[in-house]
Amino acid sequence: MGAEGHADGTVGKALDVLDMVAGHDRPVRFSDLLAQAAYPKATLYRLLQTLTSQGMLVLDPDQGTYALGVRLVRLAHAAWAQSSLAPIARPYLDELAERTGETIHLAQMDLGQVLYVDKRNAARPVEMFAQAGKVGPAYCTGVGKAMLAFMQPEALDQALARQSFLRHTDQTLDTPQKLRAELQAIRARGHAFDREEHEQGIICCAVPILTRSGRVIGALSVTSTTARTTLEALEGAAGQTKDIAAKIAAEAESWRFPEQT
Amino acid sequence: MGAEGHADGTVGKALDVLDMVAGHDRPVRFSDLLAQAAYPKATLYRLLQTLTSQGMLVLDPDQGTYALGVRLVRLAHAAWAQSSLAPIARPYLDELAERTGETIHLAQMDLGQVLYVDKRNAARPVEMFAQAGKVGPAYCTGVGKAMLAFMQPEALDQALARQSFLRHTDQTLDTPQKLRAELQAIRARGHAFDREEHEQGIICCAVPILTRSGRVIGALSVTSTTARTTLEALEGAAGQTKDIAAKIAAEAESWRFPEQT
DNA sequence: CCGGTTGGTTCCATTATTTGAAACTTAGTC
DNA sequence: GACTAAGTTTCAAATAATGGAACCAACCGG
Repeated sequence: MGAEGHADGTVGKALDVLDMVAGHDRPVRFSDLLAQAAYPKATLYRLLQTLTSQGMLVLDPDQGTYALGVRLVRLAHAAWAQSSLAPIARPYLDELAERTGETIHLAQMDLGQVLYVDKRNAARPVEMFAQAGKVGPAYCTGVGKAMLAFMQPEALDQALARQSFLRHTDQTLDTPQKLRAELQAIRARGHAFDREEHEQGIICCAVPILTRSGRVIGALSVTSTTARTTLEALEGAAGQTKDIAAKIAAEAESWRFPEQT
Repeated sequence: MGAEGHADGTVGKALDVLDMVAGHDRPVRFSDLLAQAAYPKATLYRLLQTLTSQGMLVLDPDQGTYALGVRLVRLAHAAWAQSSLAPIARPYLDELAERTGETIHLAQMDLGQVLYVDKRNAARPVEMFAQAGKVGPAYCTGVGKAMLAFMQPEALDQALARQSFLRHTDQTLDTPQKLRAELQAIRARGHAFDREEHEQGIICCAVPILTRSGRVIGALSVTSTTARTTLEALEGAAGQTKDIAAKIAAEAESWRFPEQT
């Protein structure tokens, strides 16, 4: 992992460091970060100091390790409630999960990556934050392609530039060209398929969540396995998935309005 | 709210802006932020731009409003799992809730404020993220005082400087002097009480969660109402609460170790 | 007890970034 | 069509970030 890169300005670098700390799943020592980071010792040191004094990181003085700070948890609460579609979409996901009996994913685009913000698993009820927060590639997942297909040209270019195009399975679309062709088909069709492009045996049918003005704000997918069903069967649910997506979009838009100053 | 202030460097300012956006619970327009912020137009503008291009904020181009970005949600996921005591403490909270039959809070200190990271309510099982993320004052809550009492002098000074000392009820300790005296008693006793200092009728008994080296990493409280029980009765649970706190601390410490580079 | 490492912190002159008043664009309004 | 509000851009001055190198403190192995 690592290899961030796109850091404009000091803020960008600081956030980059933040991501780096977040990347490890345990508290990290200064030297670990130094080894991984592209910044010189003193710079990294001051960055860490700033972030720590800001409460974004916590320095464990006993061991000299850095971990993500509680301020992030607080921000997260707000982010969850405000930015993500999850709170709005929750009841609709429940509905869709019940109607299809399959696994449902709600995702949003995060700088070229797919961020799963909520999930329903036919069987066990969600454990919200454990499931959400996962990130995945855009170019080889149903939700990712559904979102890419409806992005603005410049945003799409940016996003494509961030794809690795690693070949996960035989079906993976492993070049921008193949992907662009597929995206066109998706735009025409209105929904995307995952033909075991990410994981062998896993298929899905995904639809974008679009505002009235046509902006993508997320995607919804119905996922299953080749053992259980077929793409054609999943496509049968595309209609109702689109309906649900439309409802979520509508609510998301009305939610953003009121603003009585 | 608002009135942040302590912003060293550009990064501090950027994070300040982030908090500002998080403070509103709906997407905010540029001008709203401008009115609230201490920064000149152009500066705020560029800060917002940076944060947006970094994915920490999202600009809704239809309406020109800013909202917290998904990158934050991703970071939050990591922060939750890594920094907060919540995942470690979960089973212990369950245990304590069951044994006491009262409401349990798990909190951590966030720059002088108390951040509730998890909660058990005898009746309904937790809805994790909805409950957590709430912040409260430190000077007039059980968990707050329990943590303050065991902080290092300098950290304590910093934290006290951030308290408002607003008088919420007749019992509220409304000066640093009164609070310092109380903190000494808490240190001696090993646990803190909330004698209806924050909300009328709400009482609690709280204990700090300390590392072996004596650093505070959080606090645990058993909360109830004057209608249901008394402080004395709650104090009866102090022993087992301390045991639980010790277990959480131990696990938190061992968790932070391994680090085979 | 000492010279050598490793891991972390601080200095400080140089450099690059941020700053913010003011000018400029839009897009509404009357 | 002038007037206003909201957002965006410019540019020289000011400030903050930079990073090489020096420094400090533990911790070795001898």
